[in-house]
Amino acid sequence: MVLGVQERISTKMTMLSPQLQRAAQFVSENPEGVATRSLRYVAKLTGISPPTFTRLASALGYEKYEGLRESCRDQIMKQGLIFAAKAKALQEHEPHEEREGLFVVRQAKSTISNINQLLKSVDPEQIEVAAKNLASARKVILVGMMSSRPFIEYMSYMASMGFENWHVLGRDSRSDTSLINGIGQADVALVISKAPYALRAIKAAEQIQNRNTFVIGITDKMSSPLCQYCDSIFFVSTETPQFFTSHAATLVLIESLVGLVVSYSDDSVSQRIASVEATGHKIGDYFPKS
Amino acid sequence: MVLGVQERISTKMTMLSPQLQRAAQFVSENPEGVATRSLRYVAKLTGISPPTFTRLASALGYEKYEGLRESCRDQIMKQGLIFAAKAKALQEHEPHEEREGLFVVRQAKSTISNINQLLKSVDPEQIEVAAKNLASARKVILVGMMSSRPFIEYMSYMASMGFENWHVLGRDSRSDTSLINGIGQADVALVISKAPYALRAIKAAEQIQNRNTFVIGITDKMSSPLCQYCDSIFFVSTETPQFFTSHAATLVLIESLVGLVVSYSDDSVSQRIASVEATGHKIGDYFPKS
DNA sequence: AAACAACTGTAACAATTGTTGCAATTTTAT
DNA sequence: ATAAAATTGCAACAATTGTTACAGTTGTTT
Repeated sequence: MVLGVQERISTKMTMLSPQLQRAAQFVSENPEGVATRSLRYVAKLTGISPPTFTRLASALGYEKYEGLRESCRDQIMKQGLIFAAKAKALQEHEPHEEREGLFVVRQAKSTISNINQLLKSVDPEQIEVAAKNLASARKVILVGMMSSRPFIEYMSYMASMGFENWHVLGRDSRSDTSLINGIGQADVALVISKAPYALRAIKAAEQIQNRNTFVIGITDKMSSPLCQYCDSIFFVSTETPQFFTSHAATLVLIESLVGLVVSYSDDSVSQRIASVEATGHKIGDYFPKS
Repeated sequence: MVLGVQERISTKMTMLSPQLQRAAQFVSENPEGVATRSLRYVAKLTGISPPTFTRLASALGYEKYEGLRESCRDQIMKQGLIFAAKAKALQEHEPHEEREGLFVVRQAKSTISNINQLLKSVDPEQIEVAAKNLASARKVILVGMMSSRPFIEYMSYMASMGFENWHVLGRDSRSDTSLINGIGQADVALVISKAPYALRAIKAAEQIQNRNTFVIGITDKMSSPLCQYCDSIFFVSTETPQFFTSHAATLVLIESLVGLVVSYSDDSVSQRIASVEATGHKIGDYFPKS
């Protein structure tokens, strides 16, 4: 078995010379620094001479300094994998052997992995910022065509329970022009587009951004044409074992966003949501409670 | 404000040359590699020439390649911190600590658990039977109101690429009556309804079943009023830590069903799907390929 | 068809890297 | 107290790094 940096340092720390100990301590506390910057850089940073680090490497049993650095790389990579392992554990919660090759199971598995990828890549702060923007916007314009359309509609439906300033683009062309003409800096747009990218969605994003409106994008690849017109962009993977792509990860992102927006709004919103449902009951939209 | 690597890449990706795009994609997918290894190393690894990476750096607005690398360092440092928080949030899988952890993570967690529950509770044979029914039906009627509506539309969109006999109920009341009047034993209906149950969806299910049409239902609880009018019913959980319910598990079921239906159909369907996209390109629905 | 611009890899480059010999210094043993 | 051993930094080194000029190639425009 190959030893990690931390193990090597901790076992040999006491037999090291004073200066080597200082260096070792730094390495143990800043493995990312060692992995990412040059020897001379950390030498200057710590005030320890460059050769000391070379000597530390050999004192810890590495052939060259590069070996120590490789160990540091491993360590920071492993840190990242802790999460992946947790996610895997959740995934293999336990569908039985017999179900292994089933269609639904495969679909579910890829969906879960898509969601995990979303978790890995997404910056929580970015989501919060986006949600705050949506919450404080004068108007919110939702854009999505083709396969993305239903998810825009879903978002609109959820939002309609709490807000009245969320609009969907593309319901009819007459209101669209007035909608786009009426927007400005105070507004925010949210655009969803996945490959193959609907031209109208991309064009709409372009026009909206040209009016200095903040554009939030949700897409599937870096190479997406949507990227260039967005002030804030989220990537969700859509891989599936089958012919169609999956929008499940998108759904998670959307539900999180709307949930956050509601939480950033004042209590009147929650009350409004409650009253919307009550109204629905009165006019007979909903089935009487049992 | 200083832009991160991902932002820079996503905004400029489309204006980059093919080779620069390849390099950009690698950087965006392996920021740790860029941060920890040398330029020549990643060049050899990717098979892209060293100067391309230097050029990528300046194309992204960095003065030198080191600037790009610095950005990558920042990203993995930040992600590392985020990761730690995410891992922590996932570890606390106790319900009474619901308030802790990031919003997205909680949402994702409950979504994954909903999907797992779907896997546990669902009968694979039942799905197959349902899919076979849908595949062999003369007409398929899709029913869903309120929050379920977008998912019916999504299903309709997916199906429209391969079939022409799938219809959505409730687009306008005139065609609805003729649609319901025209159905019979050879047809199949699929109804989605979650609490609070839309009266119109339930009534529609009732009417359809009265005409001896096979009804497939997707709902959230055993006590759902939809159950009594269905010949085949699926249960999906919609629990979330937040105010709204989640439809992610429903989406997995839907995507599986449609996928299965396509797989049960003959090859002409796949060809049709391909040709639908080709047509879309010709009439300019989609963004030209890069 | 010719001229043009844009793209990309090769090769030479200057700068920077990690390493090592050596001398100054400190510590330890006698 | 003195010699031996160990520690440490300086400076020169070879290797490797990132960069750039140049040339071959491509695709576009006129």
